[in-house]
Amino acid sequence: MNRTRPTMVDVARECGASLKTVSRVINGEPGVKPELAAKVERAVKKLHYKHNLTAGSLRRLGGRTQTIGLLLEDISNPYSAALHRSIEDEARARGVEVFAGSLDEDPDRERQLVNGFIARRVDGLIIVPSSTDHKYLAAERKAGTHFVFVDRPAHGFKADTVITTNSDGVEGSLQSLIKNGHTRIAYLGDFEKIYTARERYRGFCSAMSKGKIAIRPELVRLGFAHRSEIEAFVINLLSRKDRPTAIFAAQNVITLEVVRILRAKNLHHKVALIGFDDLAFADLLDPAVSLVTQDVHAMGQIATELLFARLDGLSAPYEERVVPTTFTERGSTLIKP
Amino acid sequence: MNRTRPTMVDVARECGASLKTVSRVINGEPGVKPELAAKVERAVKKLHYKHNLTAGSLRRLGGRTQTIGLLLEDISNPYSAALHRSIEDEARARGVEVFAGSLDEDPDRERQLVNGFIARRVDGLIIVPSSTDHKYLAAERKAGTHFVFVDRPAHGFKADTVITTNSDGVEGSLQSLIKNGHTRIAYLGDFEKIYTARERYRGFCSAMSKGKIAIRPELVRLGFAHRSEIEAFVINLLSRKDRPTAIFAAQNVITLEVVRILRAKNLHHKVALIGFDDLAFADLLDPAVSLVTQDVHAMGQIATELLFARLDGLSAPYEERVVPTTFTERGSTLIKP
DNA sequence: GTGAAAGCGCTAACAT
DNA sequence: ATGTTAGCGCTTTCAC
Repeated sequence: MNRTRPTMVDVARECGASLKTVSRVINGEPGVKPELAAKVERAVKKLHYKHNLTAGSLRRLGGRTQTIGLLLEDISNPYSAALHRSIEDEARARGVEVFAGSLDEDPDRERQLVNGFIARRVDGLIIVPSSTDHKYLAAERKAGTHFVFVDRPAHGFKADTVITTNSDGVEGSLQSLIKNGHTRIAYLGDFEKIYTARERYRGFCSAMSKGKIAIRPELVRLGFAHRSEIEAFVINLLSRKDRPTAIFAAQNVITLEVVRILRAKNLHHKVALIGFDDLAFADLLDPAVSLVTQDVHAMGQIATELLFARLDGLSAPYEERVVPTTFTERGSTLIKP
Repeated sequence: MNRTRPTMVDVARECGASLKTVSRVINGEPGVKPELAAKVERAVKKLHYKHNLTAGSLRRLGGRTQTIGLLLEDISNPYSAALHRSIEDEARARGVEVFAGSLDEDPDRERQLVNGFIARRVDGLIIVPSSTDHKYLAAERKAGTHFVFVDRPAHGFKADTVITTNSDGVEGSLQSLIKNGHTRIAYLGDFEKIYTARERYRGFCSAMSKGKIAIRPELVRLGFAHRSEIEAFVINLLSRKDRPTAIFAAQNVITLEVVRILRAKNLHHKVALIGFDDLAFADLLDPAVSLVTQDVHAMGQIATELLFARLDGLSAPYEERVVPTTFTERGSTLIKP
């Protein structure tokens, strides 16, 4: 940006119209004679005038910037990237641009990014939260900013939320394993502070309980600080005398690591496996990996719709929309105990 | 945003200081007595005041918004997502937020997004271009917006550019295949209108020429409108009497599809394969797939550095930075003809 | 050290 | 149908 950019005043001077007439033409407001409008258009082209939305929003009623912010776990992971894309597509249809940022499970980073986006006066925020206390958002909402939560609910703050059937998805996927007689089932999940991790583990517990199978604590681990910890845990699991006959990997990075170790130990045809989250290549592995997947596209679309509905003035009670998971059974769950 | 947000004037009234003093405190300017500053801070907290960067940039010299825009091929593909992340990290260190959008190889979309971001007065733009004529950016640069091109160069517009060794990467990776006696080598690439596609194909031609092997046009295809076209072409290739003994897949989606068909036809241990671009699971496949990969992280980092250098006033000639590719040899190229 | 006034580029409200 | 004026929230400039 700098002072050499032409303004509406420059355009007005160039074509002999008034500032307001230029504003009308630029904003497509009715009531300008075609000939005058054409003159304005010509001046705009000649001067390479570019509208400054940011200045306009300052004075405009409601002050909307046609901009939203998106807080993701990590922009570069496939789940976040897919969500981002579906939100982008919805926003594009409304002429809205989107800011995005990664939180890396850091609550401080969440607040920093919220502040950063609000300093740029986004109309609303779509958040995959990392913090567990969202009371700080109340003041922002009062000031006119809207919020939608995706993947995980807000805490201490009521808001529209889009989640998936984490628990039921896990529970359902375990049915066939249990029916096939698996009882030594290992579970590798994320830290319990993460909502989705708790829910998925709840689904595991529920399936085991309904199948009247005792959960063996030594086969369960919730939370890995690093990939190497997954590796160590799996290697240990597989070297046990009573090694598990099946493994549930509750997240894509974990699934990837489990596949890696199973292959390294040549046990990929001996130990059954279910993963949570999509993997682009699940059907190319040997055996192909059975997965519980979310409809990320639908989640992004619904989240954006909810946000825009609020921006359009909807004041109905906040909604929780639940999008079902899908279980795709492949070779890895045809392995018998 | 709306009229209920407190402004600096509200804060000033609340704490009995002047507007300018509040501005000084908010912006961390020196020369405010600690006690007064503390009063201001207290009022800020009490009123939940949030700085409006967008209003400030209107009057500020240079008019910087601390915001940049990122134009990617497709936000949700792993290459774009990784690039995005490395740019985000660099930007974060400077307190800069980033807009992002997908072009889907559509030149019109490129211009729309450039306009959309400029309407929001980004300080600069990092572009993986889809158009082949960037003369339209000259006026924007004159107006003070800066540009860096990544992955593909600009056309008709000089700018800082970060590219990778597409041609040499392909050529180098083919050496061992050729040494091993492969001569019927198929090449599946992108449309030639895409710079990287041309460059990679050039590398293929060069390797074949140096190896004194004639390129068979029937084994080459540049451009697939859809995945199904890849499938059809590969099936046809593999059903030939003189089917290729090796395949070069010049892009990750193509590689994925080739792997899929090779497995379906049970030829994955018979036909050698090299892919361009990284695949998270290349080493989990059977055979593991040899890949030519770019250092996406370095590319994003360099691009952001170049952009910030320009924003900081650097006026040296525009640079082209070339980041080397890496060839990781795995099982798929140990297959003999 | 602190503050008053002007003005950034635009839209709202009100003329004409 | 077109224009004039005020003012959005802030930074600049300049005065105290």
